[in-house]
Amino acid sequence: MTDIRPGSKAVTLKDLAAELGLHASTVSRILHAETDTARGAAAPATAQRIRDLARKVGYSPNPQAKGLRTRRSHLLGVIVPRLSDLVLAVIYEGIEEAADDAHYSTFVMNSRDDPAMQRRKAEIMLTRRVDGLIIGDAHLDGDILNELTERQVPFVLMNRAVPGFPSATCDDTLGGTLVAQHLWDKGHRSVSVIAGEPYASTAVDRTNGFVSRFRSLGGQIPERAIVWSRFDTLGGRSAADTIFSDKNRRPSAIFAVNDFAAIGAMGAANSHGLLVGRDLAIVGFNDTSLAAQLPIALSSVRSPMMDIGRLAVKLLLGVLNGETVKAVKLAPILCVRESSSQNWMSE
Amino acid sequence: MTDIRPGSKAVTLKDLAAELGLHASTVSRILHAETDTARGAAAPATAQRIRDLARKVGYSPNPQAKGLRTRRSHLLGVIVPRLSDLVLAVIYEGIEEAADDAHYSTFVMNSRDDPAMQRRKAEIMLTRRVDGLIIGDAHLDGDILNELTERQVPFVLMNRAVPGFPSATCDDTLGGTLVAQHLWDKGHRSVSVIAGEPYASTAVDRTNGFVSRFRSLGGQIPERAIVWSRFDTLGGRSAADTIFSDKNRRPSAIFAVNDFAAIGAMGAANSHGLLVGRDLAIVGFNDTSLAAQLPIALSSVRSPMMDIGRLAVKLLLGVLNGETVKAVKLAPILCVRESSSQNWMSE
DNA sequence: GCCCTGTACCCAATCGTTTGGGTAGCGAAG
DNA sequence: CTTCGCTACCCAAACGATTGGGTACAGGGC
Repeated sequence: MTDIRPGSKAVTLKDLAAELGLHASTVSRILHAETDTARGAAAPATAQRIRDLARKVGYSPNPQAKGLRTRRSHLLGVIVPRLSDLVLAVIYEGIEEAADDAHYSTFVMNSRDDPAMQRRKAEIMLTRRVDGLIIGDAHLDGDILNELTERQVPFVLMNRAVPGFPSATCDDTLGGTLVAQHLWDKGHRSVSVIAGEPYASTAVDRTNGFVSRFRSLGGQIPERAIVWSRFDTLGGRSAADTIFSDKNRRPSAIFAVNDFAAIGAMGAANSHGLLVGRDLAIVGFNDTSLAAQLPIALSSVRSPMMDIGRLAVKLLLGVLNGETVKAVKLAPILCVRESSSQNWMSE
Repeated sequence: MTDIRPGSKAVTLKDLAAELGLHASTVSRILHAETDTARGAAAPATAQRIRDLARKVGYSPNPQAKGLRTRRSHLLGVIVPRLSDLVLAVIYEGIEEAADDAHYSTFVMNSRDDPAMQRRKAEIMLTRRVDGLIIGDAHLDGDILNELTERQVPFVLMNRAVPGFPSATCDDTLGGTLVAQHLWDKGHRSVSVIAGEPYASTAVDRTNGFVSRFRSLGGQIPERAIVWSRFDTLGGRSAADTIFSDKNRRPSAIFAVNDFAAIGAMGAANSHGLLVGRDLAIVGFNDTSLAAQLPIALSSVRSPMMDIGRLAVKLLLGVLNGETVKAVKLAPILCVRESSSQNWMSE
């Protein structure tokens, strides 16, 4: 069993060497070179002795010393708007998993989508000497990203994309398209969109995908039917209130670009005496674990969140290896449930 | 502006010293000793020159070198069952904030509440030489905690408590008590509990608090009215199904020890044709941001999640300073909403 | 006996800080 | 003119690992 006590002494290379009557460098080479044949660093018998002892005393190299020497921390920084956003939390699980597999560790920090804080958190991470950043809170204006590029910081975007930068995202445009097709097929001709934050590519792409497919099918979506809002339940509720307050236009369906906004909208519908699934169809996005479990099950576009996380790590490791990586989009799937499964009779 | 490029050269103490015609140690002392009068390490004018240059070039000490020398990483490890549990995500925000204030950085890892993984993740963190651990997935049997204690790893528990170890939690017993009193006052005499995972103190304490108050008010709660389950929506749904399937006993109220379980129970109630708030009262726990926004607003016990996170950091820093710290419980508040606000007419 | 080629190691510098212990120069006290 | 005590610094040894460059010895060929 390992025996590392923070602050106090852990076993070092030198300890091992002394115990074996060898030099630390020899031990290092053997323990280090596993794969590439240990280029004659020691006799096979010696190598075995070294490995046995190392295992026995639970030796694990001091990462600070190693990092100091190799200029690699094996640390990745992850910046998200907020981890209390379930979508990001799940993506992070994928990140953690993939990073772990690659023997990297990850820092996460919340930026609250605030540019000043984004800068500050990125700075802290660089101060910690992370090897690279995974950025989950990119704004479409991309100021910070340009700075980072200029400073040659290796990074990739995750969840949200910005043109010109490597990223791991869901194909949000396609997701929006799927929803438009679905609602159209169900007979809806008057629809509204709760569009999310205009600085996030997720919001913009999902909305665009939806709107352009709906229009290309012959439908009409006036500008005022698109309401920008926050991504959480409160944002969804107030956006829905805005939609319902328009007396001249009563949409039969609402597409919310995020499940939480959709849940908020469901609440608002309820307050306005509308029964979701019968009087009003609602479709969300991300298919978070709640969607299917709600009292009225919510239709939603399933985005492969875990995979996005894993992919982000893979891309970043690519960047760290000097490869040039591009934006990758993973395909979403539409999950139709009670909230939008009924056919709508157009009057 | 700082200028740290991972992998490539950042400005070092020696660089500063060379630029100023001083020795690195002098620069170190000045930059380091800010508070304690820089014990005559340099003339005031020199000190000023040093600080100015350091600021100008954005010097920031290499944490690996520093850690190597001082045997302190200024890193805290945080282990949670899953960050996709909103409760833990919010607590983590508190942790991040407090750690940041104290100039510590935090690692988070998900253990999925699986003992083998808890061990593995703790091991990884120690391998990374964290200064201490904040453990959010403690099981009541406490095996791992004893090991850690024996190995003299500094740690505190968070969210869940285990007798004999320092912890930052909500006063869960009190929370359960509040719910019992509330439901009793509303006239409910037949109640059931969705009790959560039996290895988690949160579940056990909330349930105990509830049951003992309800009984002391004169109510009866048979053992079969207490259903243990997972903490998520699915767990809540199936627990509720179990409760509803008992034909001999139709509770008028359900206390779910977690909001997500409560949401699942709402779904189940719906499926069984029960209107929550009218036919059945439901109360959750934690008052997550969703509770108030649901189509039928959920009554819930508000636990000070952010504060729990902040407190956990404070306690751990205490431990690191050699203080002996104890378990601290923060008071919860009951928030009554639509799901349980009606008076129940007992037949 | 001499040179050559491996094999199996060891040496020492280095990464960037921190920190206990100097020391040079100077003014003042004796 | 010492001696003392400052002030304002410098020196060098760690911390634990990596890595380019030795070196000693053995065995083989001529």
